[in-house]
Amino acid sequence: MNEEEYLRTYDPKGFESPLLSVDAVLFTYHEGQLKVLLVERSNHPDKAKWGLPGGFVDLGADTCLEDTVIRKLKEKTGVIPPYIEQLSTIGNNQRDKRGWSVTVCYTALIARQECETHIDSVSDTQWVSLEQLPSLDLAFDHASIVQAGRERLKQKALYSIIPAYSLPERFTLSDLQHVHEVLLGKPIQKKSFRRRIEQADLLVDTGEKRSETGRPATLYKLKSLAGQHTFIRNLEL
Amino acid sequence: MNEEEYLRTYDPKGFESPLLSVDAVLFTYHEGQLKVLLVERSNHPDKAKWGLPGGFVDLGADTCLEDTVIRKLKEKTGVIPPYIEQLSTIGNNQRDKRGWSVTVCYTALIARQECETHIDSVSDTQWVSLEQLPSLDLAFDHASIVQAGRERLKQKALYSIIPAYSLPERFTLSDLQHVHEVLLGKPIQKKSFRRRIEQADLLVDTGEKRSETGRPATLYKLKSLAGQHTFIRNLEL
DNA sequence: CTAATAGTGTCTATTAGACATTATGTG
DNA sequence: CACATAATGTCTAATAGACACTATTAG
Repeated sequence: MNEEEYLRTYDPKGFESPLLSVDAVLFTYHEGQLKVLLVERSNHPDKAKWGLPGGFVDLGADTCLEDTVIRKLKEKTGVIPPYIEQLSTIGNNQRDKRGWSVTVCYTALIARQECETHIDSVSDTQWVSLEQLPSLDLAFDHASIVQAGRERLKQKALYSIIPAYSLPERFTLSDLQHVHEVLLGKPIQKKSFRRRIEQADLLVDTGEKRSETGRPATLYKLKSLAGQHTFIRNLEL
Repeated sequence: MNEEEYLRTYDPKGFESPLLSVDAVLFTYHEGQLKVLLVERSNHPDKAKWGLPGGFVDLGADTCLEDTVIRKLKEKTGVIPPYIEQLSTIGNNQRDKRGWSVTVCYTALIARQECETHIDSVSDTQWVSLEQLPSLDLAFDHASIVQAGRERLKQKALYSIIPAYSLPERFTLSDLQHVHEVLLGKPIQKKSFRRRIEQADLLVDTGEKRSETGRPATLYKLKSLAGQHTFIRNLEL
């Protein structure tokens, strides 16, 4: 049999295959805390439990896995997050009551303001701070996936400016430092933090200031390639 | 409908789902070069082309994705590599002629000696150096997966001693430095390299020496947790 | 002895940590 | 003015790069 013939007679349902889904851990930074987007499940299994936004590949609509995760996130937030990265793929025969199941997991970041109106308008979607997460009984193994996403982001905080994508487009250096501190779980020397960002030339001064109490702070924007920069020396853990 | 009823009537073939496979990029270091294990495909599609070792999840035999990749690697090499790490998952509707296809990719390392006899005894499996890889027309998108695996390993060479797993259990510091140099594509200062490994206390002196020409070199083994160590400062790229 | 490779000494450059100091806004 | 927060100056400590040097084998 040649390849042409093989393809003509190929039956995609010829043998059993694991269930395949895509899930996203979407983080934002708001009110001094890191928060994750959760969705109330409307279908079995684990119906009515809270879980990660995600779902199945739509073979017609999606051309690749990233299409799937973007489609799902846009459904829930109304927008496409500025940062999306594949986290890991988890597959085994215990995580889903239906049997062998594989989920391709992504981590994403967004400013809360970007999707505030969309999320406030529905009751089945909410931001949950990582501190109150342990008190929730999440669907499937989603609690451990959130944990893995957080660990990954913590690593990024040590050697990149990626956490900035969890802030609004314009932010202060203090804002950014706070996100990093929450991720690392320890304070950072202000001077060290500013020095490395300044040296790497990752931000643009918008000229604007934000004044709350005390001296007004300069508002910065990320330069376009800032997310790709990695410092050769890490912050201490 | 409650969950019990849902599960009882659940049909896993109810809707179309992508083809799911697992592939491994198994590297070794031999004769001054980094080599990757390739397998000649015995089935359509891309029959008779060379590609990565891999295959489908066996829902009965495998309990998780790592089981699948270990099973496949053991089939081809006779042994379980000492280092296996998930690389990334690639899924789209173009990479496989049969349609929407997802592959969960792993990077693995092994000493060539560990599987020499097993591989030499079969004709459908061979080590190919990364230099001669561009001249081969690999199956599917496997060429780019090898490239991604190599990039990942290059990053690891900057901040870990993971590349040591591509060497025999006992190796010299010069061996190890050479692997890193091949991965980085540039020479490393001998003193810098030795200093950081010594300071991190990652190796055990076996007491043995290996003598070829010149002064005999000390043979070392990895300490058990050596692979988990990350240096806080990277080598320069 | 020479050749070859293993291994060390030591200086410089870079960059993060620590922490004091100055700057700029509000009331 | 006091207060609060932003931003900077400057010293130290840690560690990679550069490169010269010494050590140990074979012949």
